[in-house]
Amino acid sequence: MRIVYMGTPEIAATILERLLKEPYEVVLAVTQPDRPKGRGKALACSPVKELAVSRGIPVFTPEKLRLPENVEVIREAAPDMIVVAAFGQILPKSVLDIPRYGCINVHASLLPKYRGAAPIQWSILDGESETGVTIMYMNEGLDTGDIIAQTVVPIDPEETGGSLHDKLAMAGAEALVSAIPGILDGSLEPVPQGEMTTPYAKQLTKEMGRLDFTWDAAKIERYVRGLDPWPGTYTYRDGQMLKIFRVIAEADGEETVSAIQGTVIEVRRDAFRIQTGCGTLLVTEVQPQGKRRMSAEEYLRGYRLAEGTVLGVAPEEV
RNA sequence: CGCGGGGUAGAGCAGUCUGGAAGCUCGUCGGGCUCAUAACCCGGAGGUCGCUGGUUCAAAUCCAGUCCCCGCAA
Repeated sequence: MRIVYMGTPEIAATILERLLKEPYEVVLAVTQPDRPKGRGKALACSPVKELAVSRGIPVFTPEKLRLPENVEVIREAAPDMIVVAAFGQILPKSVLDIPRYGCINVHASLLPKYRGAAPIQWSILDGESETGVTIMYMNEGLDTGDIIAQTVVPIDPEETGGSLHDKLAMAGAEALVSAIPGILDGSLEPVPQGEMTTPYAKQLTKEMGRLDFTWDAAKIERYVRGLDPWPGTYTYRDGQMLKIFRVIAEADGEETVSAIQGTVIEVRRDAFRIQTGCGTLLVTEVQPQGKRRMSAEEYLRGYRLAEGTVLGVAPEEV
């Protein structure tokens, strides 16, 4: 069977790698064009392109897939099935209609929850106890196709965006390869999605990582986990950015809040505590601007932090 | 050639502008105190100041080049 694979980031590469172990013929990898990235100006190619090139699979990187000449390239590849995972472009109907067995999508959520671009992180930000992966047929909507198979993955209390990403990549890869036979012989009945029960998981931005200490501690803790390793969460100390990588949220006692939110109310040998809108945060891992990621213990040795210091004031707000 | 910060003892930092004896906090080793401790006291070891070259009587510090790390932006 001839498969055309479409995907771009790391998770898509993981799934492709798993797919390549099956006895199908991946005849073309479609991915986003190389983009300038990183500190210099260097063009970086997508993880899917990198993998495809190393395996000798032809790569196609259209700026806009929906252009007729690009659709024609897909048609000429004569796929029996198109597999899509985090590709980053909408597939026009002209492409959806090409393969005999349809266009199959791997999505990192239990649809209809978390349709959209960043389902993995949003499930953590929202405090879900479980999420999963969905294998489905694609249609012209955004993550609205009929469901073929789903796998549930629990969200660990200490789960981070990175760790959950890796789990879902593996789960998605396995779900895909085990569903394909059923798709081919028609034994898997696709079922329509129910009502959408969560908002679209919109794209993550750096700005989302700016911590607001008026939030309650538990919510901040979910942001710190969910946005690790990217885009990361941060605050400011003395006008310098301070990334926050690991915190422990603790509820307030009976006594009312005595310090304003964002105040460092306790400095210990290996951690420091910040007052929030509800509860406190024990910070145990940080990254100062221009420095590497380090434990709070290391940080406190060199960057003397006094109790009573107020965090969160950006340089432009001084 | 996108903008910027940084590489000083095992760790995290100060010192660099204004060249002139290598510092701080912690760890580590030895000793002491204590019912006890991540506490406290005394003492010790540990650094070619990223690398190369230049200026100078003298360079962590000034100049040039080079490697590596990080933040922003994309």
